[in-house]
Amino acid sequence: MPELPEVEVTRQGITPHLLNQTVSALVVRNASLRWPVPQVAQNIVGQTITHIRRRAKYLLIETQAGITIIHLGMSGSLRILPASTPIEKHDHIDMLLANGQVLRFNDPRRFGAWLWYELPEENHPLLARLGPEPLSEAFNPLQLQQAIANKKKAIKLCLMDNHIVVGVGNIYANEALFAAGIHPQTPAAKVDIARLTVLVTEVKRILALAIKQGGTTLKDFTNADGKPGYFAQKLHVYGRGGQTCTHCGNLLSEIKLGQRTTVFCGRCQTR
DNA sequence: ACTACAACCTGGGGGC
DNA sequence: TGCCCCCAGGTTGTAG
Repeated sequence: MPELPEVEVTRQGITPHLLNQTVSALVVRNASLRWPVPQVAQNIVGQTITHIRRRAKYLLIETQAGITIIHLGMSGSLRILPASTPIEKHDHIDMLLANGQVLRFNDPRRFGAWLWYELPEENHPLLARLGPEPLSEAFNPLQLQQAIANKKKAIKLCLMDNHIVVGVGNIYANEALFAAGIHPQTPAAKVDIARLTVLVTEVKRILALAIKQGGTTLKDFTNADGKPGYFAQKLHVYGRGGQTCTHCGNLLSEIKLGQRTTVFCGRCQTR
């Protein structure tokens, strides 16, 4: 489920339930995630949660002793529930709180991650080399232009490259390129600064709107309270290959780019 | 260094 | 119903 908006919606949902709470136990039913859940993840037990932050699509649950790093992968989700709630299929991890609540991690495909780190998180190998946050000032037309100055690969692949900008996955890359009128296959370095300026604006606008709408619910995304998101109603191209362009009525094209389905309007997205 | 793409998993949907 | 194939929100690791 998660691109940046879905992760941010999750963060906002779990934060009030976790902040200043003490962890009473960590129950790992299935440690086979993207990487094995390490034994040291248990170091959070007895700790009090001081901050819940997000970097790219990683959630960081901070304590004095260290940070739990969570990634939802393709199909992960986090819920806040009473600890007595029955376990369902793919409920792999429970972080039990002293107040009787539980943070429950469910992930059918197990592409997600649950890690523990005791140094400043900017040093963590997974986080150290990430590009700027898309909703920050650090992501701007000049930064983007410099980052892709020598890139021959498609602009869409660059938009989805975590070294260039984080948090833009397949849904929002398709949507932002449509909104900016840029053909997804255009070699990145050939997109002029005027177009890049529009692209940056659209990425920020679309991500912010998706967060406000509670994320995009495609199959089963729900926030920490079990409620769906409503951004799917605003999608112009993603999942609409072969249907008509909402702007010009042209039939939308569908191709593969970097193994990912790419939908665009050949008339509106020129370059 | 850049680019391409296989791999990690499960489940749902379509075709036969 | 059942089987087989393809597809899916992400990211790393490897090979060229």
